[in-house]
Amino acid sequence: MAVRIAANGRRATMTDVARAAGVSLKTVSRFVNGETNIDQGIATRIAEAITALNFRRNLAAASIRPGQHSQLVGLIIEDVANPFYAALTRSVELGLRAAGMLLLAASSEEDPDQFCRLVEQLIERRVDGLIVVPPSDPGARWPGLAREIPALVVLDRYDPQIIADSIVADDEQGGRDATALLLEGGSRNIAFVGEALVLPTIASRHRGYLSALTAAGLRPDPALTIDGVRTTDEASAAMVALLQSGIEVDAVFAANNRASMGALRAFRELGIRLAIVGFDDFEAATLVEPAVTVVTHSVADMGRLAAELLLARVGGLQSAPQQIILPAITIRRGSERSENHRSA
Amino acid sequence: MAVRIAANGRRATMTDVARAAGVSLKTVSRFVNGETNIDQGIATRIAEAITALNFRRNLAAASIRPGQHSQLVGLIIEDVANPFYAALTRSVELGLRAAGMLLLAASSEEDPDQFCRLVEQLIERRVDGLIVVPPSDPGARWPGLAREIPALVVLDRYDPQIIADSIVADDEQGGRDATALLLEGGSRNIAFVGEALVLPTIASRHRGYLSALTAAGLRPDPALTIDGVRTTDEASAAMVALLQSGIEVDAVFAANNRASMGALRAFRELGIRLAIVGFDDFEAATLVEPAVTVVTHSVADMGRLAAELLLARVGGLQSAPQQIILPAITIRRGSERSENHRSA
DNA sequence: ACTGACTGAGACAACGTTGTTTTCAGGAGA
DNA sequence: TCTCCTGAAAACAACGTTGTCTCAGTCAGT
Repeated sequence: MAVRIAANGRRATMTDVARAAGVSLKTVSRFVNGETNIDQGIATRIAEAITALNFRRNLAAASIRPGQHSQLVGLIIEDVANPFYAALTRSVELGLRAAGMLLLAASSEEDPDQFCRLVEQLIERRVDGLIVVPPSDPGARWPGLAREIPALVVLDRYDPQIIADSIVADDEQGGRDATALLLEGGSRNIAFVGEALVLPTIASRHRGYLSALTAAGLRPDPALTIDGVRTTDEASAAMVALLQSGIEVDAVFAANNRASMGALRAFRELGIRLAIVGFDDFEAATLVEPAVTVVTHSVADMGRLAAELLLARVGGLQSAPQQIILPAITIRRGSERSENHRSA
Repeated sequence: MAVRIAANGRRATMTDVARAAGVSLKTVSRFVNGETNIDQGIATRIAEAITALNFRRNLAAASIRPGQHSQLVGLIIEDVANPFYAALTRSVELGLRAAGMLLLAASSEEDPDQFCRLVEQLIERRVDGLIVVPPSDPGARWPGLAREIPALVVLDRYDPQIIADSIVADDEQGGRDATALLLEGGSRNIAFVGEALVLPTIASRHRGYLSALTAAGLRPDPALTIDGVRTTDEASAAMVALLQSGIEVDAVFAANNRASMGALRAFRELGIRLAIVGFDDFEAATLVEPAVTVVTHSVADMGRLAAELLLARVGGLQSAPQQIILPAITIRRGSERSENHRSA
């Protein structure tokens, strides 16, 4: 590396600026922090010295004093590469931006150890707060760790053991809506595909699915529930297996975006197309014919609300923990009707 | 909020631990930092005090000493919500994880001001290094700022003015490959759809497109180049407009994932399906019939290499800036052949 | 002209940690 | 017995910043 200011040579500090401007250290601090009681002439000299020395405040040093905020917020999700979490990260970032907060983003990969390690690392970094989507099993240390976090917002999971604000989607209602749409569309043998049922969100969606079936006077067939598929590939393989098993299936409720894409890929591989409704919207939903009807909630709202709540807590809001439930939204695009499709 | 350790009550410091264990502050520091010359009995007492007081090292305080690393790395991309950047973020995170580094992620939205503000904020936070995808116009302040960054890796753009390691994809070759595939597939009137041509990556892909056409003895028609479309919606609208304009088009080279999805959506809206090859792979590529052939580079490699390079620089590597060019990879899936499709 | 309030600026200590220097106890060698 | 050495632990200073306190001027009101 050639000329690189910061690499070897020390950065200028406030002391350097003070010396250059011929004033005291504290006066520079006052200037930098925008305090008003500063003589015009001195202010100018300080400003010039700052430019000349290319001074930049050291925020890490400024924030070690207790009571000082670090202006850092941690976000722990399952995996940034998942479009759902990517969108969430984005909206959280937007919500925090105005407050000048920076986002420390990390992926837990649904691993309790990894998750707790990250939480500890973020606590050591003295983040002002944390927004997390805990793994389905967050590990025994989590409740203790949670109480150490100055401000905590839990997304997508509600755990009465944890003292925190939480924002969840109305998953059960969404599952019910999705299944009802397929029933109205003329399907009777509706399969459920999704991740592990130990995940609270997936479990709720599954409950909604079952309750819609029962409400329609049907008896749910356990063979039609495929759970534990985590990736698009797994979902597609599992769907292919089900469709080739001889069990009668005329529609699919896919419990998340990966499952939806997996199901669509399975249809394509087998050259068929069943009625389908997915949970969570995904960009590809409008790329296939017929376009995929989805039940979803606003990820943008979830991220924005999480950021707002967190900022309020950091700002000192002391009220009891809030639990926000985001409504399920249906976006009809056609794929819920069975008459459009060939059956398996 | 109910019982919340960190909210009001001070956290325990090393001094508290020292007092509780009946040793000096420095001895606790030695213990925490894993130094060896510590009496077994004293070590036990310190360990107990740490557990009892729930002490956690304050990394911000530890890192203010010059020469100390902050263990923080900044990542500035265009937009985390874009699947391409989400995957990049993920692989960078993975590459940094082993080194215990945390990732400060931020989106520039292709805005020079926003970009430079973020860079400054990250410098003030004393990150050990920065991995950035600069906006097409990074602003006049960027070259100066770049020299202040202890370790810098620039992705997706090469700018000789900036002293930094860089990793770019072989965009021109990729554009040439994509276009050649469509020509081999029997198409002659190939449209180009993509973001603004001022973006260096898009410009290179466009150059590749033009050179493949000329190499095949065709004269590129400027009316077939649609640039400046940033979102899937814009791409789809622009494609619809082109296809309805009466200009003859029998294939599309989509210069990024958004453009690909936009083109597919346009096909669906108009009920047609032309030959298509996209740049950048995307999950939905295998959901449509025929599946979409893409030219791409390994995003995982790019992120991993960026993290490795950065860590090496942080570790003190002094060699001349490296420029890494990732090869273009073709994934044939069928959509490049025109015989599969109805023409417009 | 004298008092009191006010204003701008500097001195000092503190934040929580780590590098450096000093102290002290115990043991080996003369 | 005295010195020298070794190693563990303490004391001290430093990192870059901000809060508190103090001090010297200035200016208005009597």
